[in-house]
Amino acid sequence: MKRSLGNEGFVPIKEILEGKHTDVEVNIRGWIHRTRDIGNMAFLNVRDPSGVVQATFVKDEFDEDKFKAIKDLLVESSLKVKGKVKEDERAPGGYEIAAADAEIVHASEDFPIHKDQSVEHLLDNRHLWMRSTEMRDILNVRSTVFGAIHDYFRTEGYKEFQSPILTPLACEGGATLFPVDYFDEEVYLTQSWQLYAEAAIFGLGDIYTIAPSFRAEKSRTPRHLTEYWHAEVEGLWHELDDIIALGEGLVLHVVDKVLEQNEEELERLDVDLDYLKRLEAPFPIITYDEAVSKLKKEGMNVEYGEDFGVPEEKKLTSLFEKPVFVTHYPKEIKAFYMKRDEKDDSKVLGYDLMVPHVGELIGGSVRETDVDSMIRRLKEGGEDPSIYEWFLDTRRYGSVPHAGYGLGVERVIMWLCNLDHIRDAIPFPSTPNRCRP
RNA sequence: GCCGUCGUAGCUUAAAGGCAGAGCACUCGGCUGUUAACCGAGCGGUUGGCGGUUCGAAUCCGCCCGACGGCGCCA
Repeated sequence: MKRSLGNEGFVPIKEILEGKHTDVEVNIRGWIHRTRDIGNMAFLNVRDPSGVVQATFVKDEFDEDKFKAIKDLLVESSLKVKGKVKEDERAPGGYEIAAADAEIVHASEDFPIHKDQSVEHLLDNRHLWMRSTEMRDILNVRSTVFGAIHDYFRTEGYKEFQSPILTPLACEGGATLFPVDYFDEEVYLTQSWQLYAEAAIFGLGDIYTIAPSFRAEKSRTPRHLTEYWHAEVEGLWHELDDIIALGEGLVLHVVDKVLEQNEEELERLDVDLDYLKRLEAPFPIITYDEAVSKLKKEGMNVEYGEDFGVPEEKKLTSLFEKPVFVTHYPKEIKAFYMKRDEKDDSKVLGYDLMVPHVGELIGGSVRETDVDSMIRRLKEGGEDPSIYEWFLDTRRYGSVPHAGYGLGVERVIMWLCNLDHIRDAIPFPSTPNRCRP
C-alpha cells in the first residue's frame, strides 16, 4: 500500500490553473501572497509550492467576525480555503476559487519583505526570501542538477564514495583552509574529496561524489563561495581523453535533464533556452598554447605562462558557441598532483572546461603516479611532504594511471539559470563577508 | 590581499552647512471585481558608532564597524 503523504483532500494550486478542477469544489492550503479588500469583497492570492491562485470572499456569505478576520490577514499568513473553482478572465491566471469557507492556520506578523528590496536586505532575510518565485525556481533547477549528476555517474558505472569533511590535509594550498579545533589539534574543513578518492580507487575502481568543499579564500567575486558543492570523479586507468569525454557527457546530461524538467522555471528566469538546446557533443578542445595565440590574435595582452584572468576568460569563451576545454597548461600554474605530458615536460595533462559568464566549470587532470616527482613538486610549492605521507603511499604500492576532475555545482547552476551571482545558486550562501542566516 | 561605492523610519529613498521629507508596509475609516487596487487620516527618526571642525553637521574631516561592487586567486 502506498503511504499517504498527508495531502488527501487538498489539491495543488497548479492543477487549478491547468483547468483540472473547474466548476468543482476543492480544498487548497498555503500562504497569502497578496490581499485586496474592497469593502464587501476581499481577494486573497494564495500560494503553495506549485503556484498562486486568487480566492474571492463575498462579505454577505460569511458571518461578520469571520469575514473581518480573513480580510485583515497579513501577507504570508497560512490558511486553508474551500470553494468552487471558476474560470474567470478577471482573475490572474484565468481561474479563481469562490471561497465558501476558510480556516486560518496562522495569522502572520508583518512580513519583512515587501516590493522594495535591496540585495543586502534579501540576504539578511534569506530564510524568508526562499518563499519567492525566483528562489523556488532556482532551487527546483538545483534539485534537478543534483539528481542528474547522480544519474549520470551511476549509469556510467561509477560508484558513490564519501571522504571525510574534517581532515589534516591541505589539497589546494595551505593558505586557504578553514581551521577547526579538533580536541586541541588543528584540522581543516576539506577542500576536496580527491586525495581520499585516489586511495579508494585501488579497492572500488571508478568512483564519484557530490559533497561540500570549503575554501577560505577572500574571493570577492560573483563566482566564489567559501562553502560550495563539489561533484568529483576519479577513474581508474583513465587518460586525458577519458576525463574530457566524462566532463562533456556530464554537462550535456545535466543540460538535458534541466531542459526536460525545468523549462518553465528557466523561462521565468529569462534563460536563453535556444543556447542550451543547441548544445551537443563534441565541445571544442584547444591547448593552452592555442588559447594564448588566439587571445593574442584578438588583441589581448597575454603573458605566456600566466593563468587566464577574467578578461581573458571572457574573450576566450566568447569565441566559441559551446563550452570549451583548454588543455595542457604550463606545470607552474597547476597543482602538484597533475601528471606531466611526456611529449612536453613543461605542460601537464589537465584541462579546464570554461563557459561564458561563469568561467571555469570543471578542472580535471591525469594524476602524477611517481612518488619522487610528486615529493619534488610538493617541495617546489613550499609544502611539507611529510603531511602527505599516507597519500604518497598510494604511489608506493602498485601505483596505477588514473585521472579525475572536480565540477563546481553552483557554477553549473549559475550558468544554467543565467544568475548574476553564484550566491543565488545555493539556498544559504557563505561568502567572505557573510555566513548567515 | 588590493581598488571603489554606500550606510537616513520595518522596507525603498529625498534633503550638496540652516525647520530631517516622501512612497510602500502597518493601524483606523470608506468603497460590490480587485490585479504589487483606490480615497482619507494616523503611527513611525539619537541620520551605523566614536571623535573633530563650525554659531549651526545627515551633509565637511579622522578613526572604527557593517554591507555591496570590481580585481587577484580558484571550482
